[in-house]
Amino acid sequence: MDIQASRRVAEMRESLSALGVNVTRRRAKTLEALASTDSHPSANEIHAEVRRWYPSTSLATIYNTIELLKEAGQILELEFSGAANRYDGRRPASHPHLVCLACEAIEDMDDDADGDPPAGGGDDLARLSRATGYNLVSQRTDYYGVCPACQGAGEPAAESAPR
Amino acid sequence: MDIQASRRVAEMRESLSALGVNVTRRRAKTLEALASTDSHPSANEIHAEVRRWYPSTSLATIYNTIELLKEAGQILELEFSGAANRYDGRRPASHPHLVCLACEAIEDMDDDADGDPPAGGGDDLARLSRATGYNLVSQRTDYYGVCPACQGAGEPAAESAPR
DNA sequence: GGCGATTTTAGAACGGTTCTAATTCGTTGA
DNA sequence: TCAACGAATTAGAACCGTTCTAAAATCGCC
Repeated sequence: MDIQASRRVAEMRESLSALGVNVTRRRAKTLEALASTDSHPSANEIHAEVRRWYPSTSLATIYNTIELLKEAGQILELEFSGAANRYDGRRPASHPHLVCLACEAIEDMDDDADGDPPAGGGDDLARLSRATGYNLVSQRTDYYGVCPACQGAGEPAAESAPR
Repeated sequence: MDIQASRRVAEMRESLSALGVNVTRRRAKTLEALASTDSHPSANEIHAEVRRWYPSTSLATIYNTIELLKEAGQILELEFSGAANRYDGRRPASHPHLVCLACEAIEDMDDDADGDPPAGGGDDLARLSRATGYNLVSQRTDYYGVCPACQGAGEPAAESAPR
């Protein structure tokens, strides 16, 4: 676990403690799994990782911890209807993502790639709240396409199935 | 059905015919239901509407028609994990939406409300494809918050349950 | 070490979507 | 009018990710 990841784990730990919940060993491993990757894992993938250390861990525990992290504002949940939800534990504030339609990879869009997309912080939300009458609290932007690896290969580059 | 709606129905009809499928009466009603509202109905709601005319209609038929419309590029599907998907048959090109977290209402965001959000057409996608290496084909932007009606009431304004 | 509260587990339940096999419908050609 | 064929439709099962539930295990504190 690199230094960035440890820092995130510490932040998440503190936020959970502030919520009054214990950071048990399973929960700690869940935080680690989330902070140690930028692959935006699904609940199942996190489960598999935590199971490597605590094989009896139930999937319900993973969802439980994810729920707590959501309450603490320490995780970003990317919902999909046809596929499992994906989680970003590194950057809990909303930010644009690139989604590969072939291999289901999800990556953060570099800030330097976008020009006009709403990369701005809460200012936009405040201004749009005024303009729309909604009391806006969050935002989501995704770009869908085929990732470089999958363009090369005839079909999906990763092991997972297309959506 | 107003003139705008009839025009959309005609467009969808043509697109489906171009695909080589028959526009049966049930399908025609489905197109009408989609073109006649800006409430972004769910499959269930469309089903209820079509049933008013053809009571034996199965939900599978609705999904079938939606699938065909997707192939024809004549419908925008807004996926949600915890709730039913919602459909926009009026503006099949991707555009930003306002989602009420209390009553689940979804409305199109007026173009004049946004300043910098990616309301631009395919130009953005082309430019971002170049910048990211992805072959981008579509995009989604949602804003989440509480709609004006729900702000007034203590709780949800509409009849549906919160997510 | 014991006790009450919290956490965890396994599996059932849930809901939206998709699949399947059988039936119905529509059209075409005798 | 009818037969026959392909397309469309139906009802319900299957599916899958997520949530719920009740019981068991574990934790922190005295």
